[in-house]
Amino acid sequence: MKIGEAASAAGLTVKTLRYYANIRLVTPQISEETGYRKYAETDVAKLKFVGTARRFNFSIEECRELLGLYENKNRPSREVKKITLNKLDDIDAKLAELQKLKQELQTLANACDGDDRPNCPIIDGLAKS
Amino acid sequence: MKIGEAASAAGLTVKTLRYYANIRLVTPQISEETGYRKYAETDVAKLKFVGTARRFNFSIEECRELLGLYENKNRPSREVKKITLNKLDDIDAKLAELQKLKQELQTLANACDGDDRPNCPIIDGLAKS
DNA sequence: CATTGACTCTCCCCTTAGGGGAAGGGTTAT
DNA sequence: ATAACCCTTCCCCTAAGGGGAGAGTCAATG
Repeated sequence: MKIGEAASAAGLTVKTLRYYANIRLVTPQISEETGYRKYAETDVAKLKFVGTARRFNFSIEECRELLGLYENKNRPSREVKKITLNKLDDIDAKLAELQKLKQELQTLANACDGDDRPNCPIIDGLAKS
Repeated sequence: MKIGEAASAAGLTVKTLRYYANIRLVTPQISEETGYRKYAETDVAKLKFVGTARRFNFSIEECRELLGLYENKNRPSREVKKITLNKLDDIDAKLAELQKLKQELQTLANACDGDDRPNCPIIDGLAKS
């Protein structure tokens, strides 16, 4: 099938499919006469796989690795789990950072009256130190 | 003072100060003879302010806005608080997204044995749908 | 048969917030 | 004089595509 059909079948954009083809992540065949990309069903399955992995915050390079394991029917599931646990660690780190930020920002916001007057603990908090 | 000194006084890099000068966020004077940037104490204060705001996840454009309020001694604190509450909403949204992601990824990871065998619920989870 | 509209191609610039490094000029210390 | 730093501008690089121009292709209709 052509790229537009493959894109909507995979729930991605045409631009994304071209990008993935350029970086050799999911490589369709190329029609000899027209130069059009031709996607097989297995390509669409890979695209869906990558799309889902991307939604799980895996980077393109991690997706490339996962796709290799997806295609390798002799993979040790240990490798997949390792990548996943690393991603969970990333997420935990980001959660901790955001929670701390939220805490501090909330404290500043609570101290600010938010009225017409210029006195502002938020500005003061950003300015000091 | 010259850029290097200002950078270490503000806890930022020389590259960052040049960038901020280029985008007219913090604009030092320029020495006529040498072409060197010359930072005043008030510039360093602004740089510190921006540095802190950046650490609080404010974008450059938000910093520009906050800096305007920081310099405006007649600002209504309402405006500062509005920007801050918006940022808190951003953070909450990101937290919710990450927590959902973590939950789903954790469920997949828990189901995976992580051994030598190829059977892998994580791969299956990414592939299905 | 020709045209029209929808699709496809490549190529290039744009995004955030700077980092890395080259090439060239200035100042100071040995 | 020469080395060791400091400063300048200029250009390319990042992640993951988005937007759009200009040109070729395909299917259906008048």
